[in-house]
Amino acid sequence: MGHHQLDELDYKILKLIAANARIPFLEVARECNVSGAAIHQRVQKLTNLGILKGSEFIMDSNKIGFETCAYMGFYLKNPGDFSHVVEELRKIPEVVECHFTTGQYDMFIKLFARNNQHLLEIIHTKLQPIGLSRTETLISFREIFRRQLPIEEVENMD
Amino acid sequence: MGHHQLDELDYKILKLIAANARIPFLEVARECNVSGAAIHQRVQKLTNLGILKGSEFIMDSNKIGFETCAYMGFYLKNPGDFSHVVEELRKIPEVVECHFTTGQYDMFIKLFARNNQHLLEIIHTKLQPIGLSRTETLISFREIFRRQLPIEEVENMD
DNA sequence: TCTGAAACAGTATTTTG
DNA sequence: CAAAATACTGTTTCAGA
Repeated sequence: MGHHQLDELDYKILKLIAANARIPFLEVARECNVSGAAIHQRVQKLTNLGILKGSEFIMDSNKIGFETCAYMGFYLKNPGDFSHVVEELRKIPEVVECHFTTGQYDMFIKLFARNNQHLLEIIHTKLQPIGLSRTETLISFREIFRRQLPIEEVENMD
Repeated sequence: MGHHQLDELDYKILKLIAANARIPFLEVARECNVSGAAIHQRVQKLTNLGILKGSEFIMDSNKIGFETCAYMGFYLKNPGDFSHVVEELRKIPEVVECHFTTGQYDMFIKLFARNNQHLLEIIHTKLQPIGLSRTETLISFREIFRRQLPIEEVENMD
């Protein structure tokens, strides 16, 4: 799947910067016992490979005014309308994740709203008009934890 | 809820650094027409307020060997066992999000696995023994998009 | 092809007002 | 919050393994 080109150093770098995007590369270099230039080159390589897709700050959603986090699964009224629906979902800033799924639903999204009232408003005025059917909403009462993917080197089959 | 103490500059800073954790603060400063020291102080303030909770690199899960992304909702066999279950879930590195929810389930988690076979393995050997009941699993066939919370200044009621 | 030492440009952070 | 000063980092270059 393309990840076997990564060696131990790559994984070590990923593990360090995944958990802290602002860690100085020189500090990463010291922990890995290589030069800063090496880290710089590796990070560039990982970016070029599409493994690193950018960085972001993690914010407390409640503290910036989004008290309600919800997940929604739904079917489409007109299957085959996928791409249109996706485009419409993209226009709704409160929708922060969008997945194609198998099983219970056609699609699955995560969204934030200022409060439960605002969530209902988004569902009624923005989501329903798109053409969804059999929607089910799940409200997260509290996010207990959230973290990065486990980064470990896997069996290298050279 | 505590977010009314933020002014326009705070929101502008948040918007810029949320989308790119490695943007130089001096560049943020230029875009905001303030000094670098101001940005530094604001970021520190936002961190102290708990609004900024760290930073991370975004990685392509497929490219580091996690081809399967799943969501699972479930009830607990012994309600009241919440904290024990949470502790057990924390020990499973593949579980990347954990929520208390209302409605369909007691809890809801997001997890990654190397492939579908690995997912089943995790469910059977790690999750089921914890004491979950009526689990439902939803497999994300593809993550279409993923982005940050919408950051906008809301009505200031000073 | 990859590494690491050196050099430069630029940034983070502190101090001061 | 701005300006200035210092210490440090990001990035490029280049020689060598």
